[in-house]
Amino acid sequence: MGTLLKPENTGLPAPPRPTERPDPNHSDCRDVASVLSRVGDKWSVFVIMMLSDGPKRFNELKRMINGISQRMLTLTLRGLERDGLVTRTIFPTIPPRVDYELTDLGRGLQQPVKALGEWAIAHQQQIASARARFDERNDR
Amino acid sequence: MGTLLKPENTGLPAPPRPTERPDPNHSDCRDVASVLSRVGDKWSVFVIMMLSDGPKRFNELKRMINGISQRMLTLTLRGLERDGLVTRTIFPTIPPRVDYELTDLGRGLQQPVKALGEWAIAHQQQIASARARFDERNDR
DNA sequence: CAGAATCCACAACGATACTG
DNA sequence: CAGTATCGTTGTGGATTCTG
Repeated sequence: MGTLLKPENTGLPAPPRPTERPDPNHSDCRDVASVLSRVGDKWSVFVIMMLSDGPKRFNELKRMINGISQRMLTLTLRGLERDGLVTRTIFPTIPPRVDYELTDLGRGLQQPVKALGEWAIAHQQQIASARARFDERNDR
Repeated sequence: MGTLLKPENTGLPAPPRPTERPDPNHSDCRDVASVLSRVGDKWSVFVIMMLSDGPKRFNELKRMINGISQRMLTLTLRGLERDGLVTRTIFPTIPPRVDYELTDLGRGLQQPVKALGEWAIAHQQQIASARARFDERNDR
């Protein structure tokens, strides 16, 4: 990797290409990927958002996030807990009660995620119309 | 392909929420989800990063992104093109040549994505050790 | 209430072979 | 070179049922 491509494109002028260098941060790919995949997980992001304003109980989260199955909520929360993004607090009462709360780390992650969300909202129209155009071109 | 645009998170009925105000941007859940799922797609992010410093050819990208199959690269690029994030330029030469380049929209998306990536790098240690602790607690 | 366990459908992905 | 087509495997997630 990082090698320049061969000039076997014999004499094709083609458009000028900016000078290319090896990818600056390709060494961190794996670490970044692990976080991105957590963000890409739709449910994780929703959970983090729902926990913005304080701790929530299991079923409370389940009700807030419409459409999530109990299984996925469990798995999502476990993943977030494992990564140190949320804490899980058990109150040994009857019936049992479990609170989930963002850690400092989790609150930190919220910032970049929100930035992404705001970008999404700001450009959803452009994306939607781009899709429409693409699909129309391709449907025929 | 049409990945990950399931119509399920349609609206939080705002169930009995104890003490707080309605989530400011809960109405945009679906749009956000659609963008997040693209970001969550590992390959899309890598491609966008690789295109940071100018247009690239198909096989050039394939070589740069270690481990991607040619099929996934095709699908990923189609998705990005559909969303208006990259352009696809065909040079009808022999052998054929196709350049992919970020659009302004794509370059815009790069910023929040990079922020996320930087957060990931900055906190990978914390996450790693959180995972280690969690796993150890749980392995026994 | 908060989950663990099981079953199953289907989407995602990789490998391979073929084409203009 | 830049794809498309097909197949087989794995993974992901929903529905359901059971438990402390």
